[in-house]
Amino acid sequence: MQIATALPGRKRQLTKVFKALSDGTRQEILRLLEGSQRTVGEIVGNFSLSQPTISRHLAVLKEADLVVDQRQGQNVIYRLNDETLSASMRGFFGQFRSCQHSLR
Amino acid sequence: MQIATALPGRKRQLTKVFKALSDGTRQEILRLLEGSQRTVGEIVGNFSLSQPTISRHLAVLKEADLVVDQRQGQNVIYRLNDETLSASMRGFFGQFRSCQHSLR
DNA sequence: GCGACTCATAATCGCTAGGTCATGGGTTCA
DNA sequence: TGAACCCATGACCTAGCGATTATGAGTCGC
Repeated sequence: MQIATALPGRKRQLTKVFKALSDGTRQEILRLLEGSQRTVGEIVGNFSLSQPTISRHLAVLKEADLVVDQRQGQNVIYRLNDETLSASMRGFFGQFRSCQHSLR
Repeated sequence: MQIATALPGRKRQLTKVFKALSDGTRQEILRLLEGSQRTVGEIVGNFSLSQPTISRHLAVLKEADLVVDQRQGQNVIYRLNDETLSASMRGFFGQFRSCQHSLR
């Protein structure tokens, strides 16, 4: 049932999310995906970074559960995981009174 | 007045905030300070880390403008900077439709 | 099956981050 | 003034991060 590790697990997940968000390139990728889902190639085209570098960044975002990937033929399509985004926001910032005012 | 660098500055500031939040110890420190302001010594007492290490973490949080310090006699008191916390939350997560529902 | 295309992974490198101990600077009090 | 206290900073070490090039693994069309 995973009760004992439930809370620490939540914390670790939050830390993973913030680590993922702590890089400017990954923030940009999320913004890009907010527009619409995109293939890896399309994402690479928006940066002056190599394809493997972007691939690593995508792996970090995926590990944090911030994005979801889906193979479609030759391509791999990435899209936002809306659930994790809003859950992380509420989960962390909801702990602070000053933020609760801005949350519903 | 810092207008020209306002937007890139905002992004850099957000990245600094998330870098600060990407460490479990610093997250804990913020939670502690949400309870109430505390001296460095009191904060150190809540962790099994050396005083210099905590001092460094506090410096990172201060550099991100997430906390404010104030000398009081021998002690230095740290407290949350509520403004930065909520502004960062709104500034970043407000970019995503899935989060706008949770924001007011 | 073979080449071409798309993406992920391995190996490597330089830099940053987080930890330590030792020390310095500011403040209080006798 | 000087001892004691509180905190920050310097010097150092190790581990992890972000970047690269080179290569491997799926998938499609011929």
